[in-house]
Amino acid sequence: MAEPDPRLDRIFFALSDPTRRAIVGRLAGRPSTVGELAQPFSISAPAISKHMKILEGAGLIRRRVEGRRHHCTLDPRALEAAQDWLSYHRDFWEARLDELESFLEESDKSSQQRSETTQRKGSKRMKGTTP
Amino acid sequence: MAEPDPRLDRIFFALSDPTRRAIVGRLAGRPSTVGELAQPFSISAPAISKHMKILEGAGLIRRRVEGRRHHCTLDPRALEAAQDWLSYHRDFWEARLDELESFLEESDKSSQQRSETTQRKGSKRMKGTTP
DNA sequence: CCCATAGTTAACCCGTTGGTTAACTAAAAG
DNA sequence: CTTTTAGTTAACCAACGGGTTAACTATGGG
Repeated sequence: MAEPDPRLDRIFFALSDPTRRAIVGRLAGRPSTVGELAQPFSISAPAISKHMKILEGAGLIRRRVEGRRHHCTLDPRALEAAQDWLSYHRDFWEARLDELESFLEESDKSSQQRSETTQRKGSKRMKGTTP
Repeated sequence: MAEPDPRLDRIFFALSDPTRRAIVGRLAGRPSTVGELAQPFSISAPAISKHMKILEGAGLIRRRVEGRRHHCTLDPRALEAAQDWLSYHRDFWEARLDELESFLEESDKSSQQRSETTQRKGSKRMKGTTP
């Protein structure tokens, strides 16, 4: 239940780039060719080609070559895999929202204690041996 | 509804590394110090420190410095942000699962067509002018 | 005061990313 | 056959990621 899973590496990495997320976004609307997908971006065709390969390698998109056009579609199963990981870990933690609260309270307390401690240390030093 | 959002860049990127996902996994159980989190990994302390900074920069963890210990806790809101993005795009697409089916059918059809086309071209060439 | 502990910062190495331009393959159209 | 059009591959570059070791800060305990 916590195996490294390199597939998630690729999925999350693919989604960490804004251009690639935008491509997925356009693809969520309707299947498109690589050229159509590239149109709104002001980067070169080879750059798009690389992005597509990363998305494909992550299993996020599927490609159907038809003549000289490459038709692409989203494969929601990869998104689902990422979602499952997130759900698992978030749900796990949300069941302990009280702990986050107390954690934040402790943060306040400790910063108060910190200044008190500094004070105490200060007074000790005041009396202390000054070599 | 499709702004670049650099925060998602950092969240997804942070989650693209197996060590960092494992750290989040341990943190989903209970808050821990950096040292406790580092214990199961066979990498150096500075390496862990960098991972923590990336997770913190992505807003995935919060840190409370108490004496010389750094207590860390998960901030589920960052996970939620990632989940929201995924949900939005997946739901959008799942409403069109039929399109994925037809896409895959087309894949089969086009591979058949491809061989037919190749055949036709072949026969044309057979009759054609051979310089 | 001295030493161990918890953690970060600095400097460095090497592999990878994201972008470029140039050259290439392959299909469509003239 | 010639030229567009769609897209990829190759070679290159600056920047960055993940790891290291060495040095540093700062708290805690004898």
